[in-house]
Amino acid sequence: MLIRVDPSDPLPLHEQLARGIRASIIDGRLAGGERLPAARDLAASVGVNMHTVLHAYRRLRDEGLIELHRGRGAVVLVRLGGHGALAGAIHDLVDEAKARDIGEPALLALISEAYRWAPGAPPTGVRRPPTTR
Amino acid sequence: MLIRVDPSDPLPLHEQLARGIRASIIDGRLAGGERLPAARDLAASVGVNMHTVLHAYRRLRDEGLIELHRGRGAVVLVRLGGHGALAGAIHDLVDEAKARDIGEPALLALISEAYRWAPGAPPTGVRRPPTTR
DNA sequence: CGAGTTGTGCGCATAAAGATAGAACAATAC
DNA sequence: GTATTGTTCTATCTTTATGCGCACAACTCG
Repeated sequence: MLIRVDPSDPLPLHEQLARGIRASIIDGRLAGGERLPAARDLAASVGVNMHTVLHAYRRLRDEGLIELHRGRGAVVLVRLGGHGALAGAIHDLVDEAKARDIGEPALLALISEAYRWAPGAPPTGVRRPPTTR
Repeated sequence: MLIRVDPSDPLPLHEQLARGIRASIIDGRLAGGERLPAARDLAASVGVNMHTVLHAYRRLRDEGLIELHRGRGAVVLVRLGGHGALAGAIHDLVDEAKARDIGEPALLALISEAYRWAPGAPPTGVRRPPTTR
């Protein structure tokens, strides 16, 4: 868990934290079942407030990447065939977008648009398994 | 150009405008080369400030969807084989994500992450053709 | 050219978000 | 039981975002 944050970065601290952890989870540096450091600890080691870390944790929970429990801490979810299966498709799409010189904000906007049109599961908001709260 | 905005919507007005126009461009209701209404006009017809409309226009320009020039107005870019070709891939990805019960914020986060890793064109920021400024 | 059009820049007021702090609390693990 | 750890609540402060009004500069077109 080597994470650094840059207060001068326009990106919010909690988002920087979330990114770092998210990246570690996706590429496997953090295995499923593994436990993240306690919010207080990570906060102290990184030099931010505990609430800021918890903000990031909560975000990752809402994204379905980790589990969060009182007294138990934050644990990386296993998600068999979950994000892993999507990774390929995402990678291809990003390559395609870059080849066409489409910037990140544009791509995100297009996808966000597509998400709103397409029929399917969550019409709005985020899905939180009842066991998580 | 039938666009409505809802001030009670938590989404910023300029974002609501950008979405409406973006959607029209992507699905072809607004053809390449077509000109958008002058910011003042659209602002008046929708009931917001001119700057709010221009904010949306500027965003769409940064996304590479339109061109913006003083005295000339906002014109939809043609982008042959541009976004159109991506549409399929995006649609598939969104379907896949919804099937796996992955919410929009989570999907966007994953893609944003992938964008940062992958090698390719714009490392950061946005691409603006010199002719546009 | 000259008048009309249209986006741009500057400044300002208010709202929202970000970050921190402290305290008390409720599950959980040992 | 005790220590741990996320949760909830209140509060304060700073920064950023949002939206607006006015004057300006570049462009178009007759």
